[in-house]
Amino acid sequence: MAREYNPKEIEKKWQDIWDKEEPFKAEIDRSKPKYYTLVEFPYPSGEGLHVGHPRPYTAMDIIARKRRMEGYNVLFAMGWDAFGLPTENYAIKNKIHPKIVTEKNVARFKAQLKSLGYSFDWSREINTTDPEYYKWTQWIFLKLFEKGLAYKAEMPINWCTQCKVGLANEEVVNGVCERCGGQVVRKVKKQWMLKITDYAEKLLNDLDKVDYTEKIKTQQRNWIGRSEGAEVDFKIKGTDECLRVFTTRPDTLFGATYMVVSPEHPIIDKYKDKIKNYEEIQKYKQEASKKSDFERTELVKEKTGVELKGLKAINPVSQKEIPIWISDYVLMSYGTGAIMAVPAHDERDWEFAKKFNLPIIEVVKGGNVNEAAFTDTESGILVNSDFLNGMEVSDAKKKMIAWLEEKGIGKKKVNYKLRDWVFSRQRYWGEPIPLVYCEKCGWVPVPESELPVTLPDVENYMPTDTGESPLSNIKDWVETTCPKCGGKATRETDTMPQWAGSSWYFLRFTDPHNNKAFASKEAIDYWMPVDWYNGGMEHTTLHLLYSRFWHKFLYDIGCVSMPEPYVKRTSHGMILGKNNEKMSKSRGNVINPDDIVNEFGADTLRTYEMFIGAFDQSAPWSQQGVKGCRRFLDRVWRLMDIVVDGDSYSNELETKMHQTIKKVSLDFEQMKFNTAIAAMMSLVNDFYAVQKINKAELKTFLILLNPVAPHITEEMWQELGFEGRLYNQKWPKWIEEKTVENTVEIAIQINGKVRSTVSISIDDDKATVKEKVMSNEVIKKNIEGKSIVKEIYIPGKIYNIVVK
RNA sequence: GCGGGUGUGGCGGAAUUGGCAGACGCGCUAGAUUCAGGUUCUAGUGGGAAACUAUGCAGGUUCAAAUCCUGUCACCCGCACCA
Repeated sequence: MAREYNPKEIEKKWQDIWDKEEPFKAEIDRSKPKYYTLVEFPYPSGEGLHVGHPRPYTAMDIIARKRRMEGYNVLFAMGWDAFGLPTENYAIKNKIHPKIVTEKNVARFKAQLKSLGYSFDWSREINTTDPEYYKWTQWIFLKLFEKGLAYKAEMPINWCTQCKVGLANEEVVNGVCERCGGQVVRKVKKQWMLKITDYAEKLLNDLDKVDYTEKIKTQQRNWIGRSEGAEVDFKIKGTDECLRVFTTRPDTLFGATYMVVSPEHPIIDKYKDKIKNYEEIQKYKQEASKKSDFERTELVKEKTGVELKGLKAINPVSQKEIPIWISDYVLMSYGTGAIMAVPAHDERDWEFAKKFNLPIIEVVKGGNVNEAAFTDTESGILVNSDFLNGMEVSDAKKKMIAWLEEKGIGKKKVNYKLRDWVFSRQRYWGEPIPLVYCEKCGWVPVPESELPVTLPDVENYMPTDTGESPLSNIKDWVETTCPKCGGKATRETDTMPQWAGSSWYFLRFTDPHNNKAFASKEAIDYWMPVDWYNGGMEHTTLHLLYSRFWHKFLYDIGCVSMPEPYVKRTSHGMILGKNNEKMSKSRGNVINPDDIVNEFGADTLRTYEMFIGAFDQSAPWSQQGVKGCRRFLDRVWRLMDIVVDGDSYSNELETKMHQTIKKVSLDFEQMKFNTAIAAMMSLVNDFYAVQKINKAELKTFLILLNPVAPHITEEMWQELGFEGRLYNQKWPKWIEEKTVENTVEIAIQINGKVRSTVSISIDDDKATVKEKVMSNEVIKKNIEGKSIVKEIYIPGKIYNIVVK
């Protein structure tokens, strides 16, 4: 009898051996093909690891371990995305420096991850808060600044009243702060912005070049939100000015019966004197400014607005005079902040026109514009539109654009929903933006030789009530000299958002200790691009887009040699609490992976997380399910009691062995870990059914299971006296012909209903099978006295007899 | 509202170039081992006494449908007045 399976003991043992022997250390080796597997590096929160973390990590660890056994040189590394609000908030509350908090959290996370036996190359560990790391984050920012892709703009930003910090649009979820749930209002601030919109087209088009799941591509496309249309200038009556609008329906220009501008539109102040109801307008503006974008666009169902009395526009095609309104359903941040309203063919305009009694002119036939807006763009013939009459919508669009361009009052235009990236945070715990402001020279970059601009040590990192960064209180840090003229200058006190460090970390992994460049050309050329990147659905818009943007920029300036950073991107589902609800502290349903490791072992946790369900779908946690996986590993362990000699697969198990190798190999590639494990469980059941397993079979089995449960398999390998280490064995191959059983049982159906089964040889031809079928007693009885209409034989599957 | 997804035993889930629905695991039932067992082993386990009947619901195509088509309901996720 073998000793008892004791995961506590053997897991620690092997983790120590891996630390010492460093088998997962990745070095450039041109004799092998490289493979770069990547998981999202975590934010080391104070709560420690969550059971959600090991799901993607184990999945990619399986891929990494399998790839190594297939002969690849694998890069798989881990690090810490450690800047961020929770750490800073904790630091403020407990009066501990965020650096100390971070160190503590990282130590905890690292110990937890180590206890799970991942094959990370720990010598490549990185930390975004390390000055040696953020030096290069700052360096990339300066390159962006140099190329004019970073600029400061006065922006109405989302202001979280609780965190006292500006948020990007994307960080506002349902009108509240994504992090703290606090109320978000609009506030105007000077912000550093990154011109991601310059890359909108490339970010969109290059999605065709990469292997992301369709779901992910769709989300990226939606977020970029490309729409084609035209810009059209409307003359403002009695002035030389034009009001420019963006429209996707230039064909409906004859139906434009009024215009609407956003409350922030500059035209209002410009023609202050002409507007007769200026006070009323001011009042409306003030109310609108109190609302967040969310409230303006979400909560207010009923359209509101005020006419700009005294101002009129001229419809450029009909020459008719039309009124101009302001309304908060028009956003300054999209298009030109002004629209032409075609109530007959736009639902929002139609609603607005009905409410304020504005004229509705039908210009596309097909609906009843008194009842509802007719918005079909596929079909429909133009009417009431002079030179467009009788044309199809699509032709009319082209014709109108040509006409506008000829007259010089409009042009074809592509717009994107994607907006520039608000890159400033008024916070302490982030990368300082490496710029100084000089009265004479303006914004001047800190010279490369002086990077990194480090965070000063301070007593107090409380945010200021004015919305300035805590850094602004530190005089001797803020006051500096201008690198250009040597005069007095002040440092930028805003810091970068958390997205910054994670926008290029995958590049740093290729060469993490380089102090001459963010990574050497050699390392980048060898390791990049990332072959397989798995992460959460919650990061498939922002992080993925931002990091693709930075990478494309680095490509354009010649720092990397491929336009896309990730060849393949997949995503995992969430792990939920018992009752299918999100795990959260407030619900009290959080499972701590440490407890599972302590009670059952890391291999059990890993196996369970992979067995829990389809990888890309969310799945509820079940303590019973964990037990089942432990039971499986116990059974695997006890295989040592029934092992016999043999250096090739036994006759009775040969087919099953080849089937399992095939199933596991292919399922791992498709991230169908649950069915791969099921196949291995089934194989183990067979070993017990025949009450023996020979060494050849056991070797193969241990290799197959090793990526999932690396400790127990490695221990058994050693215990059984097999040569070398399991982790550098070769991945087994299957022989296709040997995956097929010689004899199979097929179903016999009468009129599509299974009546009996029959055993046939795989080589039997139809006639032979028919003979066997027809001599079956049950079938004989069933077709007695009936006439056979048709017989269908699907080789090796089914024999169906249609009778009357 | 738009986009994407999911509905299968008591539970997690398998099976989709249409071909024996319920693999694998949990739970449950019975028996064996055990001083004992939250251990292990053996057998059984969708419903129904049975004919039969079962993949959210209603139709359709087919020799054959969880899988294809039409309609419909429910839930989840993302986006949300983007002109």
